Amino acid sequence: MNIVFMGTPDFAVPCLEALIDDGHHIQAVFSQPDRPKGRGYKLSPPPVKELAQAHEIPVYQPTKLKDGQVAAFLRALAPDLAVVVAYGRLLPADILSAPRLGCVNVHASLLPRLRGAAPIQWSVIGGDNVTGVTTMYMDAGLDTGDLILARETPIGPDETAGELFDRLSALGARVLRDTIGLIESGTAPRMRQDDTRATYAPMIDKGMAILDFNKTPKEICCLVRGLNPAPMAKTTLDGKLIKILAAAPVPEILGKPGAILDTQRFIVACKDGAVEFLTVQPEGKKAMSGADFIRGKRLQGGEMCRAPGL
RNA sequence: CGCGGGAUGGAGCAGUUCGGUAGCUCGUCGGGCUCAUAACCCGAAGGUCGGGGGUUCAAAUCCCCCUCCCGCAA
Repeated sequence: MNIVFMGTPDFAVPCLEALIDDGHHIQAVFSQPDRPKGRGYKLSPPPVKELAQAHEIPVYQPTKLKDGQVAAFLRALAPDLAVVVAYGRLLPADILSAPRLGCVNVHASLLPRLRGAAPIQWSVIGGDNVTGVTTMYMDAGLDTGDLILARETPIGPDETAGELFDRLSALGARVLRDTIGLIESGTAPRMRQDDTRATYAPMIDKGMAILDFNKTPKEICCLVRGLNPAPMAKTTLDGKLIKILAAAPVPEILGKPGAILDTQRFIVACKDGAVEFLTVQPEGKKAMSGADFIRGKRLQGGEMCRAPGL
């Protein structure tokens, strides 16, 4: 088929690879514009763009989608289908209607649950046991299109959002491949979403990464897993920022929320128990074990972890 | 030149302001205690203080240059 692919980050890369491997003609790839990243402000291309360029596929990175130019360009290309995976923008109706067979989207949740930008992180933060990947025909809403295929996968008890991200990315490519097979044969199902069961997974903002020790051990540990590897759950000790890479619940130990309860291990009291920070990264340092961190701190007793500014 | 932190025995840190025998909490090894132990007691090994140059009687510490690591911001 003649396909236009729209996607930006790593998550979308296996999907594009699958389409290329299957011999589809990728007429064009759309990605978000290059953005400055990292120390030193280096401009870096999105992963999907790099893959496309490696295959000598033309790449477009428009800033505006609503002025009709992109839609006109697509109508001129006359693709059979557009595949959209984590492109990062809502598409206006004139673009959605440009491909002959419409626009297919790959979404990293079991829709209608977890519509929105960060379904993987929210599935882990929420303590879900299962998630999955869904394909749909896009409409003008946010992940509200008619469903085509879905596939489930369990979430491991210690699985981080990053690990789940990798698995769902690979699973997404397989579901996309199956979906396109059904579309090509004209047998793709089309099921309306049950909006009454919808939940939302908005973008992760920095504020929610600050740990609140008035939450339970389980809630805190799920947040730590769900925000790993980015942006990472954070707290501060003695005014210094600490990223928490891994944590485990310690339900039997009690104390004032935020208080450090041990001198050999990094155990912090919270609501209804405590959490042990297994792996941490202080600002300016590499990641280290919580025990190493606490040892180096030479605590006097009574130190508290708290939100920045308190 | 976006802002900032860091490099000290195997790990995490102190010591640098006001140069003068390199220290702490662990780990490792040996011994002891114990029914036993990741617990406790005693002892030991292990560091050209990131690299180069300079000042000095003397530099982890002061001056100059370099390399590497990381946090913020985007």
